[in-house]
Amino acid sequence: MLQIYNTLSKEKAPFVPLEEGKIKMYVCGITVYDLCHIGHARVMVAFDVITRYMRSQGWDVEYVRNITDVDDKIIKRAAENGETPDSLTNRMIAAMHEDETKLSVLRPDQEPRATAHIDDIIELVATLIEKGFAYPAANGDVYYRVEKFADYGKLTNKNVDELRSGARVEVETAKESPLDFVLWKSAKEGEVSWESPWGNGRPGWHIECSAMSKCCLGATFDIHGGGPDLPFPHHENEIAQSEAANGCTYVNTWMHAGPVRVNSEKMSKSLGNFFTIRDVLEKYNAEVVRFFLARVHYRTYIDYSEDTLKEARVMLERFYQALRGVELADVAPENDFNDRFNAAMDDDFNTPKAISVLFELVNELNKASRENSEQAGQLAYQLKSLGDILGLFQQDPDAFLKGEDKEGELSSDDIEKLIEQRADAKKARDFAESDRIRDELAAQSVILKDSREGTTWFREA
RNA sequence: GGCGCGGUGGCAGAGUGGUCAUGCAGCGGACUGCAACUCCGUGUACGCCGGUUCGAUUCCGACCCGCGCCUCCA
Repeated sequence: MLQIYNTLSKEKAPFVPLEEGKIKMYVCGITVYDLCHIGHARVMVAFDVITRYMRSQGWDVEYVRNITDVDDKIIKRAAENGETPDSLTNRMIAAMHEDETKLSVLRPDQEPRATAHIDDIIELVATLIEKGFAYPAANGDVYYRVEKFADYGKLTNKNVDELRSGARVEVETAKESPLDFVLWKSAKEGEVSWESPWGNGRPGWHIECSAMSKCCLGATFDIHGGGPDLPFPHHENEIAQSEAANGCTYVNTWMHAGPVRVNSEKMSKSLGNFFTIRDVLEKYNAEVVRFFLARVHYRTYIDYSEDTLKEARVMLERFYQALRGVELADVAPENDFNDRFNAAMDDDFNTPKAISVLFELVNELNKASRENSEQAGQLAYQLKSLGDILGLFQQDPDAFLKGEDKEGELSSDDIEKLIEQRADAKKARDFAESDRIRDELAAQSVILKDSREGTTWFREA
């Protein structure tokens, strides 16, 4: 039985969907004012693995991940670039999709854009005003009346009194209380805006998710996910908005991915240790990056460094070495690997444990390969099938291990030629020459492996 | 200050009230012309101090240390 850790209850609990066999999941997506970074990648991969696993168990998953395409940062960046917000966001969305594809992240079933749901947002704001949970202020903004919502703070254990006393003194005086947050922002001269009962403006960040999730999944749904810094205030505010407006539970299970650190420090622009997915993919194979993200439990922090990426590469090599040269069967053998893999995943998507089961499978596979057992093909098939649930091991092993030819490095053709020369030297028992060639290749990170069938090679991390 | 998370062998990283995580690295062996790949073997690990227990790394309490959120941020 699948157990999931719920940020709301702070404990793992058996997962029971609202509707049998069907899972409705909403994950907070990206504000598309810039390229996605490695922290975004973590959330994408985490919920991709979660979705893949649930589907593999026969659940019908409706996965919605929004795109925030109106916001202060977008307006500012577009102005700096001398382009329209639309032009900026469309470019960034395209870039995001490219990054995801490289990381083998499956596209969500729906990717609602905030700007396509302005009517839903206005309707929701109107409902909140009607019910007394929101008010239009003198400056043209509409605010949420936080102290009116009795459950405010239940997700992150915040206490309204403490929040109030800890609140910064704001210059903004249109609010009734410093805790109130904006639902609708009146437009400044020349900004993108939409007409509303409260004048021209645009939606606040939090209300977008309440409106889009309701539109795509209904007033109550099973899982709401997001990054590590979203519980407060974003998700707390979503709960306040949706539960006040709809009069029912918003979300049953809240899931939050852990943070990415860089060399043990928080990743941030001010520290200058910010990596976009593109930066990372220039240095590392995309599947290595995915493996790096999947090999740690989704809720714990993960450290991005040369060492941790290199280690991911070495681990992944072991899988592909095992798969290399084995002819896949079309059926898995009788063993308990599937059950153990699923048991690990059922325990709050414990991918590190699931991967450890896969390493045990690799050991069996390697033994079977050595013995030329027909089990090898079946084990390889099983490994690839289970790997698919994690979005791993689907490349051609030979292609993965050889890597791509890069400028300034030996090409595959050069390598094959040197291997032929070495074979001739070996035939002539000129081991000095054959070792010289092997050393020459090793100096370029090309490692040779001799076997009865001939010599294969791979590029070392 | 409030809320939350964590401290596991050289490193990464799961987990458990009493036999094994797993991977990398190391060491010994097999294979090999020598290697690599692979296989076999190999590690007195669980922050500190108390308590509960026949027995605690695992439960409870205190303490020390680290981290995240409390402001836009995945």
